[in-house]
Amino acid sequence: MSDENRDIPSHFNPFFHDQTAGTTSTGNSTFPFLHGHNYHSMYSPQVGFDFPPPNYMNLFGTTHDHSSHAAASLDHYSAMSCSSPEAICPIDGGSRKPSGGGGGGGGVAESSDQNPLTPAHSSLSNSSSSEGAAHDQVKDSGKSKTDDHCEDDDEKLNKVNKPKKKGEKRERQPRFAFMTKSEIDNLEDGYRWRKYGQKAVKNSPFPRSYYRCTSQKCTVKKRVERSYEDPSTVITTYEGQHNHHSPATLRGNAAGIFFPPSSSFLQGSTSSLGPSFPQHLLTQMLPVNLNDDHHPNSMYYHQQQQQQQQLFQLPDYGLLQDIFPSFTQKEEP
DNA sequence: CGGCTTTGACCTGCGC
DNA sequence: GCGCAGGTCAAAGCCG
Repeated sequence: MSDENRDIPSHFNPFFHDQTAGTTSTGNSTFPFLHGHNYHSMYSPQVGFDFPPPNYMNLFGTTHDHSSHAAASLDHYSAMSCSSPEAICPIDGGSRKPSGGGGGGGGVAESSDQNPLTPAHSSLSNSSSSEGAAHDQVKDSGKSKTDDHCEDDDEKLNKVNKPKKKGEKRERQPRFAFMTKSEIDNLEDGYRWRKYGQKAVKNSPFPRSYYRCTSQKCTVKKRVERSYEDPSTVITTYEGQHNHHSPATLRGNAAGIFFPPSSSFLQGSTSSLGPSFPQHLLTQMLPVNLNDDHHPNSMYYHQQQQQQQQLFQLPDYGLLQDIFPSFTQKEEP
């Protein structure tokens, strides 16, 4: 299995987990995405969320049963609209290679080598982030294009080719990915998304869709793809933080609880591993024998993965909470 | 008519 | 340098 997994292209393994995180486990998080039994009391089904927790997958599709404390909630969720996060993990989109495999992870360049939190905070705290800049560039590009219809193809090419300076790289914002068992690709999360692209994914019969938050000045993106190993599993990757309330919230919907504006982000808080550190989540997300170097979640394995892909970093759970402020910890009885 | 999706072209970055 | 693959753009079309 491990050998198989090692061959899995990185883009099918959006989750990364490090032993440092995986070895800590106390308390019980109330992360709505993962703990349906908690989320149930927090979120209204009408929001459209459905994130039953009992079974989650690691990044390689292995289902782990946490029915001991959550199985009962499955039935609840089966009546709900869409999917269930099988796992969630922050992905550092910033400082490492783009999703590796053979490809280049696309036109997205790496960010600095800083803590993934740092660029994210700074970039969000002022709208001149590189991501925002990229966004502006896109707008500018589009604008100038419409303004100058009669430009020749060379000009067109220049516009498509972003006018960024040599050596200037676009920053990636922190990313979170989770797997959901769902027939629906695009999960309802309370925000409005505009699809801006779709690509065939190597080694997968399922295309990957690219969405962008429709809110102005909001640079949050998400990628949705279906696992080639388990077609019933949808891999959703969020990139960036919303700088606005969800439309659903404004309508009195509870969806905003899931993705409220990242206030601490905007304030530049580092909010590292504090009391709210959802350590239970760590084990929820990434159980496994970390000493088993044949296991995808093992130390050895991830060392290899990191070497190979340099994509996923230690999950920063302060960041997690920044992105999902409703992400809290509660003590285990 | 505005907002959204579709889709082909193009860009970037990486490995060989 | 070339080819590949991921990511993005933007025109065209669809839909309410």
